[in-house]
Amino acid sequence: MQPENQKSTDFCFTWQGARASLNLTPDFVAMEAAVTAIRVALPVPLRQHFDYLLPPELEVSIGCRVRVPFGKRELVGIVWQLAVKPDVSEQQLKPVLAVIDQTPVLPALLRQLLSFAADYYHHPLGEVLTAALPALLREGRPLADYLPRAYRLTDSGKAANPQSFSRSAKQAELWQALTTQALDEATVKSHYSGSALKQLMAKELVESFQTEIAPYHYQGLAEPALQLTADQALAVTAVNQAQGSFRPFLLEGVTGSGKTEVYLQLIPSLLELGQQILVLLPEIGLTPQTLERFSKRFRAPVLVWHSNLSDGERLNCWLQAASGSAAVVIGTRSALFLPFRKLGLIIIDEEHDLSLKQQDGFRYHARDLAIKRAALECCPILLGSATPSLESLYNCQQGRFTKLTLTARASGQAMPQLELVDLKQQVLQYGLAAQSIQQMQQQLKLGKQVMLFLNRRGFAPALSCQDCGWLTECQRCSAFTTYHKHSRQLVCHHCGATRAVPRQCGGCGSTRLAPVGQGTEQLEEHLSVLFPEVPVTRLDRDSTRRKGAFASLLAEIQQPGPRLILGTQMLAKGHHFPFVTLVVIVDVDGALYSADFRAPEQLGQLLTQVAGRAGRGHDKGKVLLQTQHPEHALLQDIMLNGYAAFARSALLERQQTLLPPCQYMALFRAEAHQSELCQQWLQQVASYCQQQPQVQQLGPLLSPLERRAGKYRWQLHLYAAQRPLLHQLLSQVLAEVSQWPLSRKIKWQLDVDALDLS
DNA sequence: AGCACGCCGACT
DNA sequence: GTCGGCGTGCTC
Repeated sequence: MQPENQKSTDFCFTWQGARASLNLTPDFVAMEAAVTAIRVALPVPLRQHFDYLLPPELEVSIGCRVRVPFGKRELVGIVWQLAVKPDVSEQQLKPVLAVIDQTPVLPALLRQLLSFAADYYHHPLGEVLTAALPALLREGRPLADYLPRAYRLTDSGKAANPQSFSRSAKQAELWQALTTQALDEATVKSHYSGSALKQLMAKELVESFQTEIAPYHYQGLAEPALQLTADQALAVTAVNQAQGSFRPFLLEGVTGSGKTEVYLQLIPSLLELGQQILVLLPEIGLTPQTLERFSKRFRAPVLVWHSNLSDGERLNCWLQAASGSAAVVIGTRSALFLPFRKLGLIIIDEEHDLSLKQQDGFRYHARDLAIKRAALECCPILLGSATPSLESLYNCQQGRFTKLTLTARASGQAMPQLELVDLKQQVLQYGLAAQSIQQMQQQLKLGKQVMLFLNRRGFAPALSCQDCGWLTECQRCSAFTTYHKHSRQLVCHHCGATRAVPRQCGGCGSTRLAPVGQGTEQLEEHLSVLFPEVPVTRLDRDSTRRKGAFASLLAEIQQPGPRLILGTQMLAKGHHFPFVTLVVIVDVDGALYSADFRAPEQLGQLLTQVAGRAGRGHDKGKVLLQTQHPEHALLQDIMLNGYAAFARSALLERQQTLLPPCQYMALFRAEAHQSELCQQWLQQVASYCQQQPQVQQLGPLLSPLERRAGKYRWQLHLYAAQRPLLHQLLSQVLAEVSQWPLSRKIKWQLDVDALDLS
């Protein structure tokens, strides 16, 4: 253990050091060592341990909540270790105030997972804990307060004379019901009367008692399973054979190949055994449709978990996972930390999706931690995607994952045909090539739907002065402000700042301001000019902001008949558009020449995912890629060979250029109003890291978006061939960093396995 | 992160 | 004279 608080007292020493320098006798050491404390994980963002004395009258086990004094306040923490040699002198230890739980709220396995996560991401345990515990449990009320209660007659209630309720029909009715059986709160409220209950309880005729949440009881399939293709059947068998042991699988299957049916058919045999299944999805938008498919199939409770749940709903799901009454939980990232009673399988759908990695605070990757969890649980884990991440493909290559492939679309339908549309030397009409318009026309005439993908919301990416070329910029970011015509505002998509559209150029005062470039809002306007007869549905963050808007727009799309569907990123993810036969990707060029080494991979995934939206109904689909660079190797590769081959060559390139996933990486970020402070601080980190020549450095560099919300942003990349080497260095440098005065003047963070380099 | 302490500017 | 600005330090 490192001495962490040297300046706090002159007499501070390490235990090893004490023996050496003071030459203590063995007896004295034994006496001193007898001072033990308990180590408590506290919800504070500090990379330190906090130890407390346990008063002799209190008893506690690991994983239970305790109330402790902390500075001038009181906190609820989790007992992490018993009988530790404290980091600090005995006098500095304060006693635990109260023990909240008799049985642990965090079982051993989950504590192991959280400890691992805190170590791996070099993030304070307290914050990791905060991410994993429902808010209500962090407040410190006893668990019993939240457990379901039921109501029964007291002895005097049983002896009561029915005549005595003659003046209250409601009370009589409830009393009558309670003579045969106890009732839970929900039943009383829905079938009887809550106020009658209150009155009976006041008369001490009825009492409440705590009930257990019972494990679920599986009652078989609610609908027949679909007939599997040969590929699907192989995948199901492979994963089933791994039951009860840790084994990671990657299920690569093109859109429409029936990955979900594979997931569904893995579940019954686990339900027979009373085990639980966790299904992780990248975002909330996908939970309703997945929930529907899962809960329709099984006569067993299927629950959801996502960030839109209320605290109460969240705790309920948590309790049901813990008690085993939830059979399947479908959730986003943090569902990974639910305290399942017996987890039998983890499924991660769209495992390549970047939103599986948390992008602020505790920057964990749900996929990677889920693999750790599966290892701890000794259960198989299945990662599914039409466009697997290079990380997972690399793991397959290294023999760490078993790869399962679904080659054909389950419906037997052909994959959509990809076609490049060369925009060079073309007169475009509203950003669309004549060829695109003509094909759109053709499909619409046939009564089909056409989807247009444009990854830029708003009306135009900027306003420009037609006299001097001045562009509207955000005052706090190094970025242009998007023109939103409908709301008559300029919006910065990086910091969210909005302002009114200026009448005059900020450079020369001219009033001739015009939008440059095209966003979804503009394209929508143009489409209704080009195709006045055809309804247009726009799906982007602006059009779906209103609660329920997303669902109603999706419902619109599910209706047959000609329609233009237009949208951003949002369209790429997992939704089913049965009548779309043509997809037009309006502008693929943005990502072709990016500085981010992951940009090609992400573009490849996006193109393939968007293309997968075409022709999922009965008709064969077609995809048009509009580009100024039809000769670009990346586009050619995807066009001719498909994602799998593209990914193979991309992975080879990463191997040659020593980049992740073939190397381990971590990224330090620094942010401050003064650019130099960031650079200086990162330089300090870099200098310290030089002691480990096996770890390569890149930077300090200005981030691609160099100023955001008024702050300058820098980064330092670290790469290493061996993970332990990198992580040891990170631990060392973090111990230093906390002592640098400069660390207080800037905002800094460490991002292990960073995905977003912006 | 909170919360306190501490030392300088405009105000009931 | 004080209210309150945010720099600095500390939390077992």
